[in-house]
Amino acid sequence: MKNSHLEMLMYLLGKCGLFEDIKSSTIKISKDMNYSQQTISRRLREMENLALIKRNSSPNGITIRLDQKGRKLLEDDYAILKKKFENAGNEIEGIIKNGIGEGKYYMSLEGYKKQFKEKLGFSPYPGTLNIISNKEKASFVLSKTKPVEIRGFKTKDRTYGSLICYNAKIKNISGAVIIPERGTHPKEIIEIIAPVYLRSKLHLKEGGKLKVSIC
Amino acid sequence: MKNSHLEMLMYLLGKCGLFEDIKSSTIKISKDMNYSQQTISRRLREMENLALIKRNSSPNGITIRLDQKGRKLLEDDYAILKKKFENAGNEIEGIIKNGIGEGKYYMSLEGYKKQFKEKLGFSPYPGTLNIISNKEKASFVLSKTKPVEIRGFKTKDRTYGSLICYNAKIKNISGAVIIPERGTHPKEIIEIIAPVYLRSKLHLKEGGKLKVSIC
DNA sequence: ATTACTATGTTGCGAGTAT
DNA sequence: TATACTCGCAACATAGTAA
Repeated sequence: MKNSHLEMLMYLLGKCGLFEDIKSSTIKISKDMNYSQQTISRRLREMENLALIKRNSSPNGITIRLDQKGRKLLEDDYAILKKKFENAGNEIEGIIKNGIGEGKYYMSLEGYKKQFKEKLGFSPYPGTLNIISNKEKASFVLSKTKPVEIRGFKTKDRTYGSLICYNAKIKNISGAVIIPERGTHPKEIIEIIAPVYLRSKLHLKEGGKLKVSIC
Repeated sequence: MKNSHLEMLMYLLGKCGLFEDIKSSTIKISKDMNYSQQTISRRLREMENLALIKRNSSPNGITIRLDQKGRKLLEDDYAILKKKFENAGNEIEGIIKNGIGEGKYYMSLEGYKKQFKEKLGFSPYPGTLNIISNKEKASFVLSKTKPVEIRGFKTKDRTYGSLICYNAKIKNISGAVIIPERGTHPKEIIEIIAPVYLRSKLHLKEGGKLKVSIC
């Protein structure tokens, strides 16, 4: 099976199901999949020969359903995807980094403080813990969770933007990841807040690894 | 993207993960996937251009990891597969059929009766309810559950084979699906047993639909 | 309408090879 | 050893058409 047919199986699965048939036509499918009617016709015949699908064609359409091997193939792929996506889990891992978190500054602003207490359920220690993590993995993990929005505000001097927060556990301490809302996507440096001074409470030092569970 | 690349993405996902890199070579991959080294090289370069993967090649190998779009594509497919496979659920639906269930005969044999009580937790009413169902769907649903085996036995006259049972709920009644162990795979007709006479208890009649939950 | 055949055009595979 | 180029040819997709 050189030209994998997986694409077609996925299409069919989406249209019908694991066991039901789909009543369609090679023309309809060709439009959906962006191949010619002839190609769809031929491929379906090939797939029937390979026992990937069951097929019943007539001058007024075609009825298709998955066959044994087609289902097996999809199931195997599902198993791989499931394993990888589920294991990706809800943890962000990173290396502790000293230095200038922007968050530290925010922590002390009255305009945010009240919202922290209200929406996150705690008053943050005035400072942030910063970790350097895989930006893409962090985006992925965070995207699975509903964010808590801390609204921005204005003073006569300047405007303060919104903050996007995610409830998190650091070891056993409930805290949050905060991301200044500019482009929404987290940067490599992730800032963590908590009701206590994490660094001393958890005996953390620069360069050490830390896992944060988003919840 | 005509020639879908999905196959390669699945391969890479299996080898590395959603965010980690894989250190490999086009030759290794070509052996795994049954394409030539040249084809793998070319395809990886194409996929890099399409932002499906990130790639770093050098005279001593190639480092690959998934990129944004590649992950998205896999995630979308995962969503479809998940929906379909999870919804396939644990129910077998069928049409009630009168007539000669082989099971009815077994129910009254002493060699089985004791085991039913022991292993299924009830003494079956001496008779079976038969439904005609989608054989493949039934196989699939049953395959997800651990069967209970009722051992066969011998009398001086003949040998009685094993029975494969699956705990099941019929409406609110706890019963079981039983399958004589010949080829292991269920036939179109599925036999159901329960501690009570289901047909009268549930007011069932031939031709009606019935759902059985495997548990 | 359809499906699916035949003939033609195009893509993409892989052997050889340069780096 | 690698990767990645060129290029001949096989495999594939599509147009036209028959049933």
